[in-house]
Amino acid sequence: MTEATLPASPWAGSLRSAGRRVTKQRLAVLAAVERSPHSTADDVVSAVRAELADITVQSVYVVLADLTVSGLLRRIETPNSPARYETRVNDNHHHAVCTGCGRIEDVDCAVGHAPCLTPAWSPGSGQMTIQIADVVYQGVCNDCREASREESPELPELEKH
Amino acid sequence: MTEATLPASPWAGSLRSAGRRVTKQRLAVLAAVERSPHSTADDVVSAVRAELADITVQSVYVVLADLTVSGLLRRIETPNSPARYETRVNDNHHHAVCTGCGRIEDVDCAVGHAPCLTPAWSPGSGQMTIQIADVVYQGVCNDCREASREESPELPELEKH
DNA sequence: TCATCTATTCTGAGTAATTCATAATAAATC
DNA sequence: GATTTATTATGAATTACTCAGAATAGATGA
Repeated sequence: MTEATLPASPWAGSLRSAGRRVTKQRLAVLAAVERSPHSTADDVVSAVRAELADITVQSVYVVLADLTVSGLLRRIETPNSPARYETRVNDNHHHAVCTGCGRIEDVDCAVGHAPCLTPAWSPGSGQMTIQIADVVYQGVCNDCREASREESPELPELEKH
Repeated sequence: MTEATLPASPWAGSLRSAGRRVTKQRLAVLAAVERSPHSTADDVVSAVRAELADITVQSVYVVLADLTVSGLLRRIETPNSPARYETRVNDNHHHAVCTGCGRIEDVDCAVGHAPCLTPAWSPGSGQMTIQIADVVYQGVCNDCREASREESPELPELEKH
């Protein structure tokens, strides 16, 4: 038998390209986030413990932070929620949060590319060289809309924004 | 002398319209946030204590939360920072954060109105009725760009997004 | 294949930001 | 001015996350 170092994983190569060692903790975290996009650190701990029963919360935080700076994970911050992570990193997409149930959906960039990088500065503001534009939509998903329509059959106001 | 209830403040009417009582704590918090937009709760505590020396941190949190749901304040969440508050609520503007120094600038909606409310859903996503779109730009302000150019004279990469 | 080096993880504690339950206080109304 | 109850204060607790130092284990080279 040859060296049974670590299970071959599609993520191993990405880790090595990022100059990171291939560890079972990192592979498990990456697999968990891939399986459940928009997971919180806590979600990841639960998922990973099915495989690595003794992994600590702190280690998951360290791994998540490191994979984020390495570019293998993207960290997203949605209102009134702990940070979430996803493996979909190298495309241009944003997120929509349902204010009813908290579910998060992926949203492709609404307007192509340029407008995200050409903001209109408010009077009195200095200007910046913009590098990233993160959009968080808030709305009501179809399920929650159905549910609320049954109770109070009024259409929700669309807040012009 | 007539009843010296509370100092006349331009905010008193707004509070009453929102169905809220006019208290010196609320007036002081509103004044502080108006004076320093994008203040954190901690900033507000410091500012308000110049006027109300004994106000507690908890009370400031309660007041900020209540004024936010009342629509008198807007709460903004920027990456790696506690929540911030501003009095500019009924217009359409977003925020740009300098990754160097953390300063926050107001940004008017980049593309008018419609695109903010007509996201392109990613394949596999359910759809939502969008009500709000919050955009957080990240970039480098002119001061920080000058400062970094002096050290390492390379132009920062513009991450297409 | 083994020894070494150091990145990575673990252990245990600590912190920042915020929330909660309950008691005291003070706007608003009568 | 008395009453009602929204609001604030008090004190403790919680959530999300970070940090320092010790132990462990990938990766590299002999």
